[in-house]
Amino acid sequence: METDNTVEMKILDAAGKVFYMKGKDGTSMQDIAKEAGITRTSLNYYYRTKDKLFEAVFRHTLELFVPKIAALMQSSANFPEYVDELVSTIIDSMIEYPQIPVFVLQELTSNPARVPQMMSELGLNPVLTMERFRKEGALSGLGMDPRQLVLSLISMCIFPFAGKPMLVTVMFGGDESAYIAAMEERKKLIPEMISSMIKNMKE
Amino acid sequence: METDNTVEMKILDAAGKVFYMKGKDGTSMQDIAKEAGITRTSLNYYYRTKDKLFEAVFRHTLELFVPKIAALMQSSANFPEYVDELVSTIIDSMIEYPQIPVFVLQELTSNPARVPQMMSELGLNPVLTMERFRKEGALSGLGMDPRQLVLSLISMCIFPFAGKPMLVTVMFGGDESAYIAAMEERKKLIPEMISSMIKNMKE
DNA sequence: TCCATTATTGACATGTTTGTTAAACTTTAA
DNA sequence: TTAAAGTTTAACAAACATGTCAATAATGGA
Repeated sequence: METDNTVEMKILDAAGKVFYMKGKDGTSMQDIAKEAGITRTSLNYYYRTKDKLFEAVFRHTLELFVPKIAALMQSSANFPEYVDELVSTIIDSMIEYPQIPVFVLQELTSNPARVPQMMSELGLNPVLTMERFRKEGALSGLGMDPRQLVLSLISMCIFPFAGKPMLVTVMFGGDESAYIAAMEERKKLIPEMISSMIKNMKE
Repeated sequence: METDNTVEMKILDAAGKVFYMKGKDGTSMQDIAKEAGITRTSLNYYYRTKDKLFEAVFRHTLELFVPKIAALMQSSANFPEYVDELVSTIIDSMIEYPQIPVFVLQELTSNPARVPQMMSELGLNPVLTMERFRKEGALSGLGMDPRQLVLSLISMCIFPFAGKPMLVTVMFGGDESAYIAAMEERKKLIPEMISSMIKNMKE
């Protein structure tokens, strides 16, 4: 395995898929081994316990998008630009890896401390971001706690993916491509909605 | 058990608590029996299988708030009033029963069809609600698909509860009562935000 | 009181999951 | 070529979960 780690990758992919569909506890090592096309004993050779495997998969999942978001903090110049990029990055990530929200929320309940800790390990610091913009005056005179605004932004971006199976059914008549189109549309809409809120709620 | 069903209640409460904390698959019948203070065999007497018990708990959970929301459809007169009541009802329910969102999202992944079906059994029909207001002209001239608005509203109400453990840590410095206060505040804020969006995004 | 229904219990059979071990096989690089 | 490291495998033991059964106990109405 020196130069190439294709087996590890195959395992992480397979485990991610199965964990996502059946949940951590609903998944057996056998399920994962089968999905990866190896024996369970072999799987145990690479990851001695299920817990270690889950931890690796979880970290791997966060790495798919947390660094992208952390990077925005340096790149973007002003508040509207930042919002635009943040929203697009989040939504694109969710469209590409729809398993992320459920994965994170699931782990959040059984292990509340790990998610924030891992995010900070990956370079994300939401409080710092907010501080930066507060100091630049982007939110000055806003008639509400800026956290409420950020919370609303994140909610509008992520919840539609967490609840995807239900939303496709009850709001889009089972038409998945209509759902995806709506999510694409939200990349433009959410920044507009946020900007409306700011305009209308200054003092 | 003729007249009184205190044991069933004790079981439903205990099961709800344990299912919420450890998830459906992470929970054993033994865990639930212990939490309810009865033997596992006795638990099996009331609910022959774990699946049946989970189904009962899930229905019981939805009954805590879906009927309240369904009832609003008849009661409220105009759109702003409806939004006010809807937001307050959702947020109050979530504060009282914080396990609801995770519970529902969890079930949604493993059993996508059941949630919408059960909601409709309990009298909730989101499409009808939207139709009603569209016909009343409350959203006429809105520069976007009304579903995007409704989706944003629901997201802003529910997501902060789904992600509670993380938000308390990263946004409220671990202070749970500050978090709750912020959620109370949102009962007033969200309708204002929605109204801002409508004002600013007409054509 | 006594019978029938309802409730509780311990013991059981069955199947699943987990992590380990020791042996066999493969690769690599000296 | 050979030895060391890396990889795969079948078989094993231990723990746990599930659902059932027959026996026992409690309850409540005739």
